Amino acid sequence: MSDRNISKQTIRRIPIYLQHLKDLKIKNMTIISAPSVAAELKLNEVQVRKDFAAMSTTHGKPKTGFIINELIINMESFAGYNNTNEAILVGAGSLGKALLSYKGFEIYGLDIVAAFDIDSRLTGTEISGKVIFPLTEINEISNKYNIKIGIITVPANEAQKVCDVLVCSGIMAIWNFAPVHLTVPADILVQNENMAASLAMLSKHLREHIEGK
Amino acid sequence: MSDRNISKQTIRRIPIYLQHLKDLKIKNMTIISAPSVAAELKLNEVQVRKDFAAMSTTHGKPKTGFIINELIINMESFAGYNNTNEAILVGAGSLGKALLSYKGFEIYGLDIVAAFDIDSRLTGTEISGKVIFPLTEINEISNKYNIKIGIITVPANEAQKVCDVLVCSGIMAIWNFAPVHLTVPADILVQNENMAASLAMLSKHLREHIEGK
DNA sequence: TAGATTGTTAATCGATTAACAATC
DNA sequence: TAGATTGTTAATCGATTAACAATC
Repeated sequence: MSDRNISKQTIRRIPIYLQHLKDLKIKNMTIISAPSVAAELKLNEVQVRKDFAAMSTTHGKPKTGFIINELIINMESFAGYNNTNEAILVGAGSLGKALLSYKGFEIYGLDIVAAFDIDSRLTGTEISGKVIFPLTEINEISNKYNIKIGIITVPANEAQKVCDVLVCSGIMAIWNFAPVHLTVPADILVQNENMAASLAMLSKHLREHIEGK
Repeated sequence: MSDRNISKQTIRRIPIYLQHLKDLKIKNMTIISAPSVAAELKLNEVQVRKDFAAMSTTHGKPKTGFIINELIINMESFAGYNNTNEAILVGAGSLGKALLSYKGFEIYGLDIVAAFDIDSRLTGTEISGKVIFPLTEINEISNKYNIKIGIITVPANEAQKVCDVLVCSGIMAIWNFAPVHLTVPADILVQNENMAASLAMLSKHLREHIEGK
């Protein structure tokens, strides 16, 4: 099942589907049709149908729809929410601190176990119960706990350097919050969380709106 | 210039270009070619050429390239970093608090001036000097300061309700951190910051990596 | 002139949406 | 049977990449 070809965009829609399907389950519903989900989430009908077909182990039934429980289980498995993923975070500046103290990642199976920073005034201190270590200990700690996810929250000009260290210490996936392109070996995933890009979209819209009047 | 058709993806690349161009400027360079930027940022050569051509007011010169200063000014204007955008934030939970105390948005021209929460234990308190008001005052405050950007950091099942309130009070662009689709009038922009989607991509990659062995 | 770089048209790619037959 | 819904093929769309002539 895991090697079915599911598009990136479908994977990205999983959290939104799950949100909705779990709501339905709480209301004691057991079956749901793709068109009704599409209407509720304001998505295209065919898109939802295709997404469901791609991720459901059994076929949907014409005229009735898909089994909610099964969709939930399959989607959670595709998104990997059922296995806990431990991560380390590099860069305990204001964004790093924010992520360390954010509780919301738990429901997605992410657990940040340690943080690292170059600033010796920060190392040794704790944020939300997570100790900040010096950068030099990345290798030791990530190996000890067999960490596979690295979160980068350092300034843009440090990001590649940190990225290289993470890759060397066996990290397989990087969540990058710095607004730079990171170069990594082919089997490592870089997932960019580009807030600067979102801000650019927001202010472009505002500029056009104001000029348009 | 502002109504040239620039693709969404080009806008999203602006922060990365700016980062690099400003670095070059600090090194006292005045001219740069698209291929050299492409090589440095690991982007496709044609993509950079097209992006530059779309955003530069004057043409690039064959054999030499583009004027760095001009690119910077034009890109900043497209991304709207030169005008300060004031925003309000709704939902002072852990993610909301994190964003309130994050200093990094300033360089992109974003200024969060107030926060709102439904929880009466939070209202009246301050986070990083920003007062938290009750939800009922959104309309009054956003009108008073003519706020155009709303940031939503409430739980998914509250997000649409909050969104409606923001739209009613004259907000033109919404930065949505809740993993739901928001329905808004056609002239309002919703920019989704879907961290759950990123986490889904990360764990899918890890699962495949582990299964692949 | 030779060669690097720009600007632009055409080909390709991934994803979305439309159309429609198959099914319960 | 009639009609809603699934599954799937074809058309469309936006963005990326390849190819190549124009320019300095």
